[in-house]
Amino acid sequence: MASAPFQNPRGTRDQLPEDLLLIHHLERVAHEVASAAGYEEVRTPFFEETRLFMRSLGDTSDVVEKEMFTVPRRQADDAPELSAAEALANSYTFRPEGTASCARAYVQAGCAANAPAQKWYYLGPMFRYERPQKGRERQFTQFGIEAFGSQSPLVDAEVIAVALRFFQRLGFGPELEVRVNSMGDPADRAAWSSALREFFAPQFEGVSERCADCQARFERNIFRLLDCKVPRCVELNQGAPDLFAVMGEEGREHHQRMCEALQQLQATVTEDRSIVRGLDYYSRTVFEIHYPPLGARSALCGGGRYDGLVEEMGGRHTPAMGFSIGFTPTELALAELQLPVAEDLEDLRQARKAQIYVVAMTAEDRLPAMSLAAQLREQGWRVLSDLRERSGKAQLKEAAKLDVPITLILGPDEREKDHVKLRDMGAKEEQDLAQEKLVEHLRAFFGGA
RNA sequence: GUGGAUGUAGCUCAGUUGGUUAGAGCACCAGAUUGUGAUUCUGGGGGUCGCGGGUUCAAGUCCCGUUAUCCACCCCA
Repeated sequence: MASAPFQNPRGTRDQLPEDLLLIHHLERVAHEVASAAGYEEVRTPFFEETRLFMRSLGDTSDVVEKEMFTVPRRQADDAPELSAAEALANSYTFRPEGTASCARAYVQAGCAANAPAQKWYYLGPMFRYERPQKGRERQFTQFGIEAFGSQSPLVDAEVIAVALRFFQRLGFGPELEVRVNSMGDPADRAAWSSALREFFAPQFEGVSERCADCQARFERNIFRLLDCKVPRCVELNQGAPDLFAVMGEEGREHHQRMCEALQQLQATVTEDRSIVRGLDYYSRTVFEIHYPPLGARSALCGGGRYDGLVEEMGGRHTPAMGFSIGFTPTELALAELQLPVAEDLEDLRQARKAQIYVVAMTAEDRLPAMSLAAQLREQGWRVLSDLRERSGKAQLKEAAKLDVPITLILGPDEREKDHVKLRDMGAKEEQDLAQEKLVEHLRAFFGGA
C-alpha cells in the first residue's frame, strides 16, 4: 500500500488563525454571558471512565449505544482475559457531553455535602462517533452551564435566560424562541410509562405496523416511541396518554411557575410536548432554543433539569439544571445570518495585529533590527521583523499588506548615526529619530501603550 | 449504521468521442535606473489528476475497490 496523503481524522477540522477569529469571539461571549450571571468556569478531563456515561446518559441512549469514542485501558501482561462487558466497563471514553463530568466532579469535590449551591460553566471539545454531516462533527465544541443545589423554578428561568443572552449577544434577533416541556418526576414517569405501555401494547401484538426501531423501543425505552419520525408510527402515536394528565401537583406547579418567570424574557415561549431529550438524566423541565428564520436547522441549544443525577453519581440528592450549546450549529446559523458584523470582531482583529514592523535594508542591518524588535516587544508592543531575509522593498510591502501602522527602517545611514527612520504607514510620512527618542515617539503614537 | 452525489495547483474551476510535455484566474515568490507600500508589466516556484488495482498501443477521461467530503435518514449540539 503506497502512501496516502495525511489527513485530519473524519469529522474533525483544523482551526487555522483565520477561523479562530470567530471562535475566539464565541468563546469570549460565552465567558462574558456566563460570568455576568455568576457562573464560574470548570474544566474536567476530556475522557472519563466509560461507566460514568453509561450510568448518567442511560444504556439505551443513542449516545451510549453507538456514538462513543472508547479506548481500552492497559492491562498488565499477566492479567486475566476480560470479557467484552468487563473490558467495556474497564475502558475510558472521550466525553460526549459535559453534564455527566460536571456532576461527577461536583460529587467528587464534596460539593453535594458541603457547598451544594454551585453555578458552573464549561467550554471545550466533546466527542461523538457519528457519521459527520452539516452541523455535526465527531469533535465539536460545547458551551454549557450547570446550576446545582436549587429546586426552584427560578433557576430554570435563569439558565434559559443565560442561553438566550448568549444568542442575543451574538446578534440573533427577537425571533428567538424558547420551547419548553416537562418530563415530570420519576414517579410521574413511572405512571406515564404504565399508561403508555397499556396504550401501545396492542400495537405490538402479532405482526406490528411499527418500525423496527420502535419494536425495540417498546421494551427498552418506551418514551422514545413518541419521537419516532416514521410517518406510520407518528399516526399510531395519536391519542397516546399525555404526561401532564398523570403528573403530580408539584411537578405541575413547578412548570407553571417557571413559565411565569419566563414571561420576563425578551423571547417567545411555547410549549412543545415533542421535546423529550434523548438522555436519561432529565427530569421536569426540558427546553430547546430555536431561531425559526433558519428553517429546519433552527435548534441551537438544548437543556433541562436533572434532579436525580447527582444522587445517581453517589452524592446526596441535589437538584440541578443546565444547558449546552453547540458551537457548530451556532457557527452555521451565524454564517446564514451574516453575523457577526465586522465591528464585533474588530477589537479581536486589532489585538492580534502587529503594531510595528522593523525593516532591515541590508544584510548588516538584520541583527540590529532583530534586537530592536526584541526591545520594543519588551515595552509591550507587538512587533514583527523579516525572517526571510528579503529586500527592504519586500518588507515594506509585507508591512503594508498586514496593515501594520508603523514601520521602523534601519539601514547603514541610520545605524551610523544611531538613528532609526520611523514611517507612519497611514500618513506615508517618515522622520529620522535618534534611537533613544524612539520609545517616546511610539508612546505618543500609540497613546501611551 | 443505510442511501445518493462528488474528489484536477493553497483557493475557485477548465480539461473536447480515452491520444503527445495537464491549463486559467486568484494567492505566493522575484525583478522592472544601484534604500520604500498602489496599479501595471515581465518572469518564476508549485499538481504522485484522493489512493490502489483493472481494461487499452494509450487513462485526468472507462470499470472495480478503497478513502475523504457533501447531502438525506437515524439521532443530536
